[in-house]
Amino acid sequence: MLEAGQPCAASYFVLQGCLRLYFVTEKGAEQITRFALENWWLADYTSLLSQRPSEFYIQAVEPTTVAVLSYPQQEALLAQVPALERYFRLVLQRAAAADQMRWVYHHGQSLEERYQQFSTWFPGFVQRIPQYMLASYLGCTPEFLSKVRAKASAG
Amino acid sequence: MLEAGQPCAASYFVLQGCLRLYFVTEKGAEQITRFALENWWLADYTSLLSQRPSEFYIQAVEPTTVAVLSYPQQEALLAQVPALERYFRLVLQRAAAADQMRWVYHHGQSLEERYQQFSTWFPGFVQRIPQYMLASYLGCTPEFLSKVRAKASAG
DNA sequence: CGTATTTCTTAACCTAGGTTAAGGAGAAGA
DNA sequence: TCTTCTCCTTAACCTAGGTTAAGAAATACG
Repeated sequence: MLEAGQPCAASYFVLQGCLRLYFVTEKGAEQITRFALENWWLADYTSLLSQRPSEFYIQAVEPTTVAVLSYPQQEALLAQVPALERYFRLVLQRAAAADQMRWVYHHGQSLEERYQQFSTWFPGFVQRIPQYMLASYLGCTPEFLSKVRAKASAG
Repeated sequence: MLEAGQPCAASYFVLQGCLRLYFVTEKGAEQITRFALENWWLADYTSLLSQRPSEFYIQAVEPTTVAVLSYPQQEALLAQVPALERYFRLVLQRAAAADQMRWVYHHGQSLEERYQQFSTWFPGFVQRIPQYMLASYLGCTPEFLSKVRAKASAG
């Protein structure tokens, strides 16, 4: 859907399924920065705005239906229907809020706490994705997540 | 300007000076999530939108002049001048882009690399703030930053 | 100026999480 | 049913960065 090295062509709106946005570190590890579930928008805004090569990959985690809105299409749409500016502003405002809280959870808690919280808040989602993706999203290796889970279910 | 525990009353636009947005971890450490320099907006969007108590603090790092736009004022302004929806959308789009890249730099590089990059890109800013704030922003202790700097200037 | 307070550095020791490696377990296909 | 892949787990050992503590250097202040 998007490969690092190419410019990000569009914003994606998930109708059904799940996308992941990730990048690859110098050491070759995949770092998932965000998932997009139903009714969320996903894009690499840096690349979308500049049309320079992206650092990110976007891939489906499961069979997924998306609406694709290219940046020129978006501009044209907004020129025709200025009322949508408000809609996109509100979408971005909510995304900004979510990003700020993500930073708090990620940098304010240990991995164990992050895992506990995430699996309490999104029990269904934890079932829905492979564990190595959850590890990548939470910011650890699959091995370490496995240890945390073993500890959590023991006591 | 904003204290954790109170709702975030407004967005702040920095006319001159520098603000910092930070939160306090369970262990009592301050974590700076963002600085706002001249011409940047700063707010806790989670709290601004919900009017629930904030997790964040906003403080001036140096003598600073800001424009204050409360959320009701913003709504009123946008109702009067709908063309400004576009302006705020673009501001948020740029902020989203910056946040995504921040995640890449923060989680894709070691602390040493992060420090090198930051001081190459923003040499003036590194002079402008105390080092314990830079450490907090880069995500380490002042002690460790000190070690990295010693190493960097040696070889 | 000199004193006080805040910031920065150094160094010894410690811990959360990473790495490597090997084996187990479920699904998918022949 | 046997094989093959992909995923998950366990365990031994390792490292980036944290903690504690103490002094050095700035900076502010009387």
